Amino acid sequence: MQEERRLAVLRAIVEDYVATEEPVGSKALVERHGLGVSPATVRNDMAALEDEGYITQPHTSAGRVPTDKGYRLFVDRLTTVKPMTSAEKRAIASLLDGAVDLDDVVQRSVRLLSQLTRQVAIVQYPTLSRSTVRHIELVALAPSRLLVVLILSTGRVEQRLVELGDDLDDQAIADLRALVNRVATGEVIAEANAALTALAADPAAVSPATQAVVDALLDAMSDHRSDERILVGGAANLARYGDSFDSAVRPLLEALEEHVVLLKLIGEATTGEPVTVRIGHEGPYQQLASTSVVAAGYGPGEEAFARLGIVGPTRMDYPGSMAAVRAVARYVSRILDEA
Amino acid sequence: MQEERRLAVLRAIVEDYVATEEPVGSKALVERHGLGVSPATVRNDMAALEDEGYITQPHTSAGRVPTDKGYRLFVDRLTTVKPMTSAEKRAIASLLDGAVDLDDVVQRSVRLLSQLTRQVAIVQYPTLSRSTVRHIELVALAPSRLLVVLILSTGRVEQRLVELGDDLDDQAIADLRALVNRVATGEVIAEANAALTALAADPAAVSPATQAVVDALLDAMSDHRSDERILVGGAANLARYGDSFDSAVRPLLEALEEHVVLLKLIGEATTGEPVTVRIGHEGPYQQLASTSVVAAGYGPGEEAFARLGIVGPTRMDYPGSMAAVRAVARYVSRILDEA
DNA sequence: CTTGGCACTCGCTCGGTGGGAGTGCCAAGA
DNA sequence: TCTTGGCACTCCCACCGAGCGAGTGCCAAG
Repeated sequence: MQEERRLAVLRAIVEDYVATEEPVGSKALVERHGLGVSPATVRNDMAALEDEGYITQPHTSAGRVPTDKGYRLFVDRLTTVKPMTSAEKRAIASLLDGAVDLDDVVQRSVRLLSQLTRQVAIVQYPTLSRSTVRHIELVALAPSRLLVVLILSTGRVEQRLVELGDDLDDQAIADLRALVNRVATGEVIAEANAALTALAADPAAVSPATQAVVDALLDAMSDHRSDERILVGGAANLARYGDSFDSAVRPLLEALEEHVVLLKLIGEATTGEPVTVRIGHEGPYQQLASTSVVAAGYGPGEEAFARLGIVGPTRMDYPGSMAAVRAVARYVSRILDEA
Repeated sequence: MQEERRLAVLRAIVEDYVATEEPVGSKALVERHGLGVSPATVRNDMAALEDEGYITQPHTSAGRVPTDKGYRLFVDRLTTVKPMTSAEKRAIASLLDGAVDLDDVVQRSVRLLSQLTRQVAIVQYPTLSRSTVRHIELVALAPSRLLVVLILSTGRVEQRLVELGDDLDDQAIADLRALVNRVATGEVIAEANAALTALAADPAAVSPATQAVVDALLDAMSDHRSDERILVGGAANLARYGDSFDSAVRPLLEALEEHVVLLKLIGEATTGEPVTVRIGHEGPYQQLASTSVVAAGYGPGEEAFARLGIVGPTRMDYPGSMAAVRAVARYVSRILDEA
């Protein structure tokens, strides 16, 4: 069946091109992969694949290079996510198990991802919006100065310093603590937000101190910075790009500073699949047309609280990257489950 | 006086080379700067400067380029840190004043520095070692699960999750909280550390719960991660390097991941001067021989709790960078003073 | 000590050239 | 109908040599 062989040829082209970074010709193909046919036959297949838009040649009489469409077919139909080796699994587990808090989990995940894939890694902090309030703590630092600590179910901790208009004694602080916890603890952020807003709006209950504390809490909760917080790592891997500096490295380097852009890149709605892949021009950014994104959601339980992934050249090792992203997402989810 | 003119020539060479990124010749020099002498005279001066090792030519019959020694002289004797414009001052103040907590201050500082200097910026988090314990809070998340929150005088907050062997009621938690606060609050980290260690070593006072909490606190305090925590930003500016990719960008990109290396770069002992400059090979890293570092200490009061700075090519705008680093360090210090 | 003149050096650009990898096409064979 | 060997063709790339020009060092005169 020629159709099958054509796909095999495409797969071989992708694999060779990813490995060598050079356009691959018909002769080299049959030598390196045991295709069992002659170069001429492969050339015919290549011509067909080119007609269909899966491969292209940089210039006449050079080897073939996969197009974005070719990579897409490769990812969708020609490859399965290869499972991690048990050694890799152990490495992931041991590194992530050593994390002491949420910040640490995120930091370690970034390092892990970038090392496993040798690409730039991006990990989004769990978003506030779907988490619940676990506890609110008020700490008196001075008679009229309070530290408000907001502890969320994801393990995230936000703090705000509050200057009170007047002094509060310990009892008053305890009452205030009990009040805000009664109202907010256990609620999803949105509801806690609403409840606190209502509380502050009630003229009867509002002392200036309460007002100040509630304001700080609302600020900590609604903080839109939070939804944009991500950690990026592995930029050193960009140094390996070698050629294609202008087309790939430069725009990516610029994008790395724009966290909003990165969020958009990794943060597309998960369509049920565990790992999403966006190849080259499929993304919304013209300048990142020669980069691909492999991302996955993670979070405790069923819901994905946040996303993580890697960004690299379209010419990347998709099976390996997808496996690494999926594995790290799983382990991180498990850790958040336990916490 | 020839000596003075020679220095003026060196200054002009540095300025032109920084601006144009190309070796500068005698003719172009007299044209762009009103030196009032002929190119031939300048050539004589250049020959002398080259003999003394301040400049060099990439190849025979090309213009001159400053050596590290030349930059050093330029920085030490030929330039003064030019003050920021009032517009820049306002920009710094308004950006930093909006910060909500310590993390935010550090993040904004990095962004500010990288934007002002158009270089890679590095800000070290205030080290634990010189700060004091402001308060320790214990939050019961579940009957046998405690969140230990350590609040330091620098505004830094460390948290640890503790699994207790057995359940504690509210009174027991309050007692424990009072105990650890009595021992540690107000102390410098090192002393709090010692006191807590002594506490846990006393067989009489040690319940398993106390042991667990103290362990968590010791972990949070002694955490050597803390001393290494830094934030890096402005990597996009590396894209502007244009040429000298291999010699400058690649090693720097790799170093950016090695936070220990970066710390060592910006973290040399402040020798009394407000801003320290390390040029090219003066640093300990062979591979960063074509990069320079401009750094300064910051912190509340007199002592410098931590350092911040920028890293860029030896061919950089030293006066501007030094001014920006100094200004940001001052503003951050002031903010920490107020907090 | 400065300056104009002058010969010299040498990196850089540009056009030309040969080699070679790779292709497309075709005709013959399965 | 598909596969295969042969063959002419395309065109990138590395190499080469010449000419240009910016810049220099040196020298003799002011």
